[in-house]
Amino acid sequence: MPRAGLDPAAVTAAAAGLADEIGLANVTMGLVAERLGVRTPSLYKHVASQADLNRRIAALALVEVGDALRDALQGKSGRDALAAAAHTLRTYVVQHPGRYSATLPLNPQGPDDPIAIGGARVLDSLAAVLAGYDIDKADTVHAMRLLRSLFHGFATIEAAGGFEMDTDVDKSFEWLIDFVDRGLKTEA
Amino acid sequence: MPRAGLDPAAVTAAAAGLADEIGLANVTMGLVAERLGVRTPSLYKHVASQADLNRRIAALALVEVGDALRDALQGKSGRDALAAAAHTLRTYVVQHPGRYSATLPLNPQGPDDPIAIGGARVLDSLAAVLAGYDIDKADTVHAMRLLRSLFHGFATIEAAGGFEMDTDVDKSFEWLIDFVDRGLKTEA
DNA sequence: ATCGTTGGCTAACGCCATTAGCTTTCAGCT
DNA sequence: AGCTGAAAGCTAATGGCGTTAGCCAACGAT
Repeated sequence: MPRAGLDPAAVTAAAAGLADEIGLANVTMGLVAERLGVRTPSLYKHVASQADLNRRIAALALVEVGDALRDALQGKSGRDALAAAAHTLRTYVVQHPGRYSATLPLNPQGPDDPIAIGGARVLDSLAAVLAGYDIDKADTVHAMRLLRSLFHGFATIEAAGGFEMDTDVDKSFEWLIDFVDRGLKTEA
Repeated sequence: MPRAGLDPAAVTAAAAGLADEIGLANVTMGLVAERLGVRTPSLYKHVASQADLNRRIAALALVEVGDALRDALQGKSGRDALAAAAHTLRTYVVQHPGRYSATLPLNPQGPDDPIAIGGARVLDSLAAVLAGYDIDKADTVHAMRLLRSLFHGFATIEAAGGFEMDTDVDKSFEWLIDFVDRGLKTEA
């Protein structure tokens, strides 16, 4: 019996892929093992539990989103940066709904938790977007929360199929970006 | 052995209460039964499955949110209506996080599904809020999606404990309402 | 070549959702 | 009041899933 050569990252990647395909809630240890050509208990040599695995998926998603944002925001500012961040986030959630949904119960266990680090990097990117607007220092936190809530909410509802189809969702998204852009510009 | 006098509504109410206390994901048929002073299999005389129970919880939550919104919006318009709706939604989610999270995988099974009906009533209330602003007819759908995404996202993140504590979340919420109000007013 | 570590396996436990089938209660009818 | 049939509760059993224990083979370092 040859070895499969697994490690935590491989298990996490397999589970993340599965989550995108069938939904995070339907990801079972047995299915992950099957995808890796391994028996279920073998997974426990690499991850501590299913909860641990979910947290690793969340950390992976946050890193990927953070990277994507960093790339997309290169050399952009103002409305361009806002639009780039918005599209990047939406695209990621649409393409990786399972991974992304793992990030919802955000409970970093400490400052060195990968989830906390990844989350902070995403927030840094949002802060970079806001830097392109003249926003009062005291209001930046509020504006950050605005962006987070709006993008997260939109993406979540869209991924859940919550928008009726008769009106174009893409158009709404553009309208929404414009709404925020204008609002942030007139923010003292 | 006397009868417990259960019905679908009682089972749903018990499960909803439990969900608010321990989180929807931790609600098990056994715990619901225990709370009702009944053995687990007895629940199946009133609900078809755990999935069915979750859908009933979602429908309950939507009805409750719809009622609360309707009450809160009585005789209000413009900024007052917007603020009332926002606070009502936020308060509900904070007080009933378990119930509310049951509404996330919105998949109404047909036009007569209680989930569809409840959801439509909530959307009607949001439409009523927008009626207080002069918004171009073609843009109302976009504005509806803005409100949904923003409120849903904010409430979800807050319920998950996603906002750091050093800056007041209440203040952010007020700032956010103001941001939307000003934006909607300058919307042609 | 060997040795300790590591990664895989089988077997087993316990919890949970769900079903089958029995018994008892109770509302409505006579 | 007595009867009767449907509905509500129960016990027992099944199958799936997460997880642990303990065994054995593979492999890198000496």
